[in-house]
Amino acid sequence: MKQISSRFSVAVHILSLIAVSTKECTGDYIAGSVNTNPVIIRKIMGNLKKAGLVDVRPGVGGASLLKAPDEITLLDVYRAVDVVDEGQLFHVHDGPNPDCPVGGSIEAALRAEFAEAQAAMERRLEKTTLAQLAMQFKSSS
Amino acid sequence: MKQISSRFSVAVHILSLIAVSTKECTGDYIAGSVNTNPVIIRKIMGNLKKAGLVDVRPGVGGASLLKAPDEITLLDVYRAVDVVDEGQLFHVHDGPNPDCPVGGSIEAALRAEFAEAQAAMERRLEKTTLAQLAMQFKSSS
DNA sequence: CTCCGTTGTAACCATTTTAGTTACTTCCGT
DNA sequence: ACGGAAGTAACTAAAATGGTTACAACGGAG
Repeated sequence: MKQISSRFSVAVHILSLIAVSTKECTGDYIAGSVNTNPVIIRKIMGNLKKAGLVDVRPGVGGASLLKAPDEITLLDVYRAVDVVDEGQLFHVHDGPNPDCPVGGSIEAALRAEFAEAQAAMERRLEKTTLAQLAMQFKSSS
Repeated sequence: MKQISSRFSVAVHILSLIAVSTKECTGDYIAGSVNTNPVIIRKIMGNLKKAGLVDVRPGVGGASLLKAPDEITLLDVYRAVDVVDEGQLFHVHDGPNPDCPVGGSIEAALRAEFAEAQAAMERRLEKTTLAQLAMQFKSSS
């Protein structure tokens, strides 16, 4: 039973670290906190950069946020790391028999339902900002 | 980028077929409508049976519903086929560095957020019944 | 201007999961 | 008892993930 890639949670970790930490946030430093390989971090940083969430340049160490922590939602991160395609969280079996009353029309009906369920989840992600998460880290450190 | 198993959509297909069809619903007949292997159908039927949604016995052909179509929600099916573990839709990376302000507390915070997002999706699935879907098939056939 | 640390990528591997398939056993009504 | 149907184990092929090594490209400090 498969799960949504941990790229998402790692990305949130990265952004939180940049938001909270006073040190220089190099890929290797972040990798140490996340406990993974630096290349994994670089790949995800690439996603975050492409989405305009962070500034990171080759050669120079230390990433920084491009938006205020209270303007970055979990949905922004989720979209940035591209862990779930638009409307494709659920896999609808394809090629049902069109000669069958059910087979002919179930696909469209299911896609509509599933898209709504997925949208409900994404709306919930949109409600939480990086700032809200970061608050919890600071107070407990 | 991985999706939720098509077992879910196939299961909905199966139940819809049983609800709508007047014929005997044998595994092979269903497999023809879904366009897959009969064994796949049998496995999923096993899940549905375990969940108390359908009656199917070895030896005798033809499955039947154990609950009214308007009392079976998509959430019931989703749980029956066990495509997503309880609160585990998202994969939270494990083993973050506890000596880091973020690493120490991000795991719990993320799990809470993700559990809520997942719950939002599941609540949406709960709102649609098999009867609502079946209506669409009948009218278009 | 030349190092050296850092980022950007490509290539590759091990593991896990899924869907599908074959084969065989168990069950039941005719 | 026979035949059709469900139950199940075992295996395969394909895809995705996380991880790893290796190397090129970049930029600031000396």
